[in-house]
Amino acid sequence: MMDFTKRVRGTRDFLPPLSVKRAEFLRIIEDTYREFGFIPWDTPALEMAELLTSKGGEEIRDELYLFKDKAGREIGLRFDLTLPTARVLAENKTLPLPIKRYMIGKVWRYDRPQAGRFREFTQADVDIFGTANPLADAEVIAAPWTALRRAGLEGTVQLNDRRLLDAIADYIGLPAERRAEFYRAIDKWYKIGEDGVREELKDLAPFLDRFLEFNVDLSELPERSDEIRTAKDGLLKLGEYLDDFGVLWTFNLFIVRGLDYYTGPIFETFADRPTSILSGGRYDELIGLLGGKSIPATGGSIGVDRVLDLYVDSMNLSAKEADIYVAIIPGYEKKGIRIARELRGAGKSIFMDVTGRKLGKQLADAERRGIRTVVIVGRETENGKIVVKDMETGEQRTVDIADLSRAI
RNA sequence: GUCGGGGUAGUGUAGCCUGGCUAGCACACGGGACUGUGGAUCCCGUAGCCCGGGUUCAAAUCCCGGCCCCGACCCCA
Repeated sequence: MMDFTKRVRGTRDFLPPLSVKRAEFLRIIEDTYREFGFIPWDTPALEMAELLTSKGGEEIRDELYLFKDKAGREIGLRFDLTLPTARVLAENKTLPLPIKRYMIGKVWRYDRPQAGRFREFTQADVDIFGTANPLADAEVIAAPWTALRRAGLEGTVQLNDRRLLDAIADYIGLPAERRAEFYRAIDKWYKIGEDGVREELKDLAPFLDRFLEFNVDLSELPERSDEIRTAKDGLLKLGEYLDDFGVLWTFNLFIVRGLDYYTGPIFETFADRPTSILSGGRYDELIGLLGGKSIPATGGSIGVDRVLDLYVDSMNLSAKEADIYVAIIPGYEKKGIRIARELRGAGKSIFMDVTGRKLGKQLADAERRGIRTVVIVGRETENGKIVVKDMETGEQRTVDIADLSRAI
């Protein structure tokens, strides 16, 4: 007998109570994005390999899911939501700008799975296209950050800027072809410490000493070149906006980020662990590189599954499966359907028992599902009454059916 | 790609080193005590040694191979 129970490595099944909390988290994110005025977009999970392996994805080429379809075309699963969106913008050259769009969807990376890392995971992006104003950068940070806070997580945004890094690299004389290597090493600063970074840098270590001159508060950052001053001013402005959005942030010279399409401010967000849960940055050149007109762009993204994997127990997420449990005494099914229908009409989510089991079992079921309010459909309904029970206090009362939706 | 640690009911585990009772326990699940009242208690029940080969009178246990899972590195959300 074949074993058909295997899952693809690095993917997850979401079952209650996690599935309920996950849906709740996604709802909070989506509601928040909508409140910020972002519009939902959706693009295919499948993209041409050509796109996925293009400029935007070079750093990530090794972790792609790529395959040939029946016609021999090279197809791949998207590894983020930014590149497909950039493709849409490059393709549709007359979309009215600016665009604020959000997209929540699964992405795939051929990684080796480990703690907080999966091969299939969900990202919740916001992006703004069509302006280079730091106000846009502030908003694509503030929207997801606010969503996280509503879900009970208050992290600190670590801010840096690619232009600043490059300007500093220019100033300290770091050869252009060694920059990626240098950035990759300093990115580990908080993980392996200064000594670890030095070791990693090897012959580039001397550059670190000059680089560390800039490891100070943002306002104190020495303005050794025009480029450094420009980048610093931009970050200061962004920081002021973030303050006004109520976002907690700090300058962190060691934030780099892996994707190579970033061109301006970049950020990562950490709660109480050194694992990033919200990140993004500005990528003004990507759409042009894909053949569109040049459109400035900036975005941020929540790593939904990573957040849940690491923090679900400390988050403020309900696990209740519905608002109301409709328990039905055998013989009163038709009445139960009517009651459930009426309550749904009043905006409640209803779990109605469909098993015909005895009342004790139904109440235990309601309890297990985390549903606090139970209406019991039985003989009282023949006199236009119904029993409403509060599972937490154990209290129950009999009300007129006509008043039911007000009574609960 | 490199390196560790593991696979025993749905979940978590005992047993393995030192081979041998009917593979034990807890939680979960189903039923009952209690056919219109949950959480407590008690009773009953469903359900398991990753796969293949070897050694042996005898393998969950020892040996070999495979598969899978978890984690660390690399890289990254």
